[in-house]
Order: sequence, then structure tokens, then C-alpha cells
Amino acid sequence: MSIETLLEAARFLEWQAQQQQRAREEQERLRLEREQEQKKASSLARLAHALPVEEPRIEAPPLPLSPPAPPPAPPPALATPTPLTVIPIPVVTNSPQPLPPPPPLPPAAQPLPLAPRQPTLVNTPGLSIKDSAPLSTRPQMPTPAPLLPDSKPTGSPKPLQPLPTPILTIAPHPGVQPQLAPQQPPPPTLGTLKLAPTEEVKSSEQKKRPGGIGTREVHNKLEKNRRAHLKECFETLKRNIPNVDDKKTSNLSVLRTALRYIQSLKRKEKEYEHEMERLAREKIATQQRLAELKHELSQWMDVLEIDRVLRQTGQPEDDQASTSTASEGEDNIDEDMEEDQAGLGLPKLSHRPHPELPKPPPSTAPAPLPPHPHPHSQPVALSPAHLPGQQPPPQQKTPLPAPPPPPAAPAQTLVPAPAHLVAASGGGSTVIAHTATTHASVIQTVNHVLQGPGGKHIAHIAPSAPSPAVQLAPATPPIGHITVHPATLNHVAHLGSQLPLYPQPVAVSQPVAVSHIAHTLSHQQVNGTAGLGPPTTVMAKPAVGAQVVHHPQLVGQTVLNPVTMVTMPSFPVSTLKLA
DNA sequence: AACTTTAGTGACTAACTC
DNA sequence: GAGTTAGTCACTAAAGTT
Repeated sequence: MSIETLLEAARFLEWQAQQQQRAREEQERLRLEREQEQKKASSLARLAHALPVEEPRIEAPPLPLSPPAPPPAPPPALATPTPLTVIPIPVVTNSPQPLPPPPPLPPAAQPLPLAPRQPTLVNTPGLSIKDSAPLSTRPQMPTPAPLLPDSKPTGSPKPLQPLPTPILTIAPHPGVQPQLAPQQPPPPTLGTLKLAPTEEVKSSEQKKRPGGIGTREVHNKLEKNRRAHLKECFETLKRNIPNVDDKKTSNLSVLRTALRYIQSLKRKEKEYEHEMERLAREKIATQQRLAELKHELSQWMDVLEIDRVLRQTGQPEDDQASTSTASEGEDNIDEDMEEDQAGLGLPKLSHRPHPELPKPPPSTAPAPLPPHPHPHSQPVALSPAHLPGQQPPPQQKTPLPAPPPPPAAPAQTLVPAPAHLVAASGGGSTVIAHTATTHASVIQTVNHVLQGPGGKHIAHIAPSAPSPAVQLAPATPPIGHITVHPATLNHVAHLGSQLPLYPQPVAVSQPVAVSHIAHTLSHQQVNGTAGLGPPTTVMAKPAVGAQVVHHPQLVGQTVLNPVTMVTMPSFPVSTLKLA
């Protein structure tokens, strides 16, 4: 995060690259300079005869090789400075071997890059005063140190460490000296300085050994490397900062910009963290909400089904003297039916229109359920078709044409009812047919209710199992046959464990599937001859949805445990047996 | 001319060795 | 503990850039 880390990283990478480059460059430099120096040395050797004393000591190697180069007239002042700068890099390596003349040439050799440094060396302020003695020494010293470091890659502190050591160890001091000597010599040739060189050499050697001047040069070189490394770090940092001019930015500005950039990155980091937290919370809340909705839905379904069962079962009891519960159930049923019908806008199907009530005129809306149907009211066929003399209300929206009322046949064959739930409520017993999964609670409730004295007939609708007894819905499409087991006739309820379960939840997407249908078979109809009312006829159900009640809430919902029930009016066992 | 960069130098300090 | 070494910092000056 901090600049330091950036710098460190940048250092390392750049350091490596630079070291490689430096190594290459220096090698090339060494070659070139060697050649040049050799040439120059040869030429100078001719010109200056007096100088040889110092020169031989300084530079041994180059001399013989260099062919006489054009006389690089000993540039007075310049000559001295240049050599210093130039010398360090190339000469040193070779220099160690004492060879005579080449050194003096430096001025020409160092033309381009060296120029700046040279003046500095020459001019070095502090030296000026002390210079008289030190000057002589300096030239000697500088060369050794610089040469070694230059030849070898310079770099970041860590990597640099190896460098300095070799430099020091190699201590090309001797090599340095040769170059230095030649530098000064040119002027000395004139006269005054001649004496100095000898003294200087001694002093220089002394200083070198103890670590005086020689150490200074080394120190300079090390310091130089250190600064180079520092510079590299700045450059690396600069590169890593967006929107920074390559050249026009000072180190100070780089630091400031980097600081700003880092701060901005931190801010962004925090922002993203907050955003992530927010999204996580939102996700959790959404999941919780979803779970709640599912739970509510399941509960709602259970309640709804229970109500249905109670309604369906309660009515018949009325016929058989069950009193309050039945009436209450009916009330509830009526209310629910009204609600359902109102909500769905579907044709209102009167489960059991009150016998006393006048049949709804055809023009009127689907037979509204009486708010409080008489408990003893005779079962009323929900399907208009199965109503003997009742005409289906024209407004009835049920798309399916009401099949003509089946002939009043004693047979219990019922018109195939697509609806899962057929509730034939009426006077007497109720037959509940389960085709699908039923909640245990619902089943229990139903059983409890059915176990009344009145004796209900429960028809267990086996999805595919043909019933030995009576087929109420021989052609029931998906569900299968609605059969009334003999046991049911004996007032035995087959519920619960035998009921198949839907392996998967059923998506309620269509009215038919959604509907909780209560096909009410009129008591009379079911009982056939035994019926109290009109001729006994099996309730004819519309093919599809005449008696289907849709729950608006269920449309589009997933019904986990749909319950299909068929409520049959109580009828004498004998009649069924006959069937 | 102001500012920045480069370079040299001395002093200081921490780590290491004897 | 003294000496040595390596590294760093601060000061200064020159050169370069704007």
C-alpha cells in the first residue's frame, strides 16, 4: 500500500533491467575507450617525453597497443577534468597492469558524456583549497573506484552490495592512478607541477592504503549508485502513477501525485467494500423474504384446504342432524365461495342452492349462494347440467359446455370431471375422493369429521387404480378413475397413507389445474332412487370447468400439495352396491 | 531567474568482526 | 570495546531545464 512498497517493487524490477543494461553498456564503453586510449596514448607518448615517469606507472596496458593517434594537444584545463570522469569506467579494469604512456590522452577520449563531470571534478570546490596536495592524490584515487563499479552492474542497495565489494576488493586503485597522473601531467609539463606528481603519488598511495582518498572515491561511487537507484525508484513510481507526465514532473511532484493516487485508491477500496456489504445484506433480506412468502403460501394453502374439507363435510352432517358445525361450515363455504367467485369472476356455482330458494333465473348471474343455506337443504348440484330442472345460467362463464344431464341412471358413473376436487355436498353422507397429495392435517380433519354418526362415504380416488366398486368418474383425465371403494360404502375412510404423493410441486398455471373444485352431487342424484328430490341421477359434470372454482391467489403460484376431494352426498349403501 | 537534477563530500550510525 | 564496513543523510556546487 505505501509508497515504500511501490518503490521497493519498482526498484527491484528496474534494478535488474538497469543492471543488465549497464553491464552491456559498460562493456561496450570499455572496449571503445580502450581502443581510443590506446590510440591516444601512443600519440601522446610521442609528444610528451618528459611525462613518461608518471604515465608508465599509471597505465601499463594501453600503451603498446595504441597506434599513434592524432596529437590530442594536451588540452590545458579541460584535459584534467575529462580524464577523471572518463577514467573510472573503462580504464580501471585494464589499468591494473602497469603500462606506460596511454593515460595522458583523456581529454579527447572523454568528449561527450564526460564533459559535465569533468568540470565538477576539477572545480570541486572543497578541493580547491586543499587541492594542492589532494589534487594529485584525487586523480589517482577516483579512477579505481569508479572503474570497478561501472564495469559491473550498479543497482539497488541490496544488489549493489555485491558490487561495492568487488569494487573495493579489486581496488583498481592502481588503475585509477595512471589515468589521473596523465591528466595533470600535461600542464605540469610546463614546469611547476612536475615536482608535485612525485609527492602526490606518495601521498595518494598513503591515503589510499589507509582508506583516505581511495575510500572517498569509493564512497563517491557508492553514493552515486545509491542516487541512481533512488532515481530509478522515482521513475518506477512515476510509471505506476496514471496521468503523470514522463519528463516534466519533478520527484517532489511525483511523490505528491503518488500520494494522491494512493489515497484515491484507498477511497475506492472502501467504497467497493461498502458496496459489497450492502449487496450481501440485500441478498440475505431477499432470501428471507422469499422464505417467508413460501411459508405463508404453504400455510395459506393448508388453511384453505381445511376450510374446504370442513365445508364439504359439514353440509351433509346437517342432513343427518349434525347441527351447528355444519351450518357454520356452510356459512364459511358460502362466504368463501362468494369471495372466490367474486375474485375470479367465474361463473358462480351453487354448491347446494337452497332447495327452498327459487332457482336463479337464467338471466341472473350464476346462482348466488344463499348467505345461510339451510342446513337441511337438499343437495344442490353445482353443475347446472346436473340440476334436474335447473337451467344453467346463461351468464355462466364456464367455457365448457355443460354436458347434457346424464340420464337418470342408477349407475354412479359420473361425467368425467377434469377437476381434481369434486365435492358433492348434499344432504347425507359425503364422499371425499383424494387423488393427490393431501396434507396430513387435512386428512386428519376430514377423517375426524367424517367419522360422525351420519356415516360418510369416502371415495378414494386412486390415480390409476380402477375401482372395483363404483366408478364415479370413469374417464377422469389425468387423475384417473374416481372410484368408491367398497369400504367406503361401509363408512370406512380410506385416507392418509394410501394417498399417493406428488413427487414434485405442481405449478398452478391454468384454471383447471388451479381450481379447487367442488362438484357437488346432489344428495338425491347420488342416491338415485333413494333421493328425496328429483329422479335420481348422477350428477353430470361439465367436462371441464363448470364447477371449477379458481383461487385467484393460487394462479401462478406453486402448489406444493394439491388436494383433490370429491364430496359425495350421502347415499344408501345399497345403491352403490348395486352399481 | 527560479527550480530541479546530478554529483562530490563529510559526518553519522548500525551491523559486523576481532 | 575498538575497529571496520556499509549505508544513509545533509550540505554544497555545478549543470540542466523551464
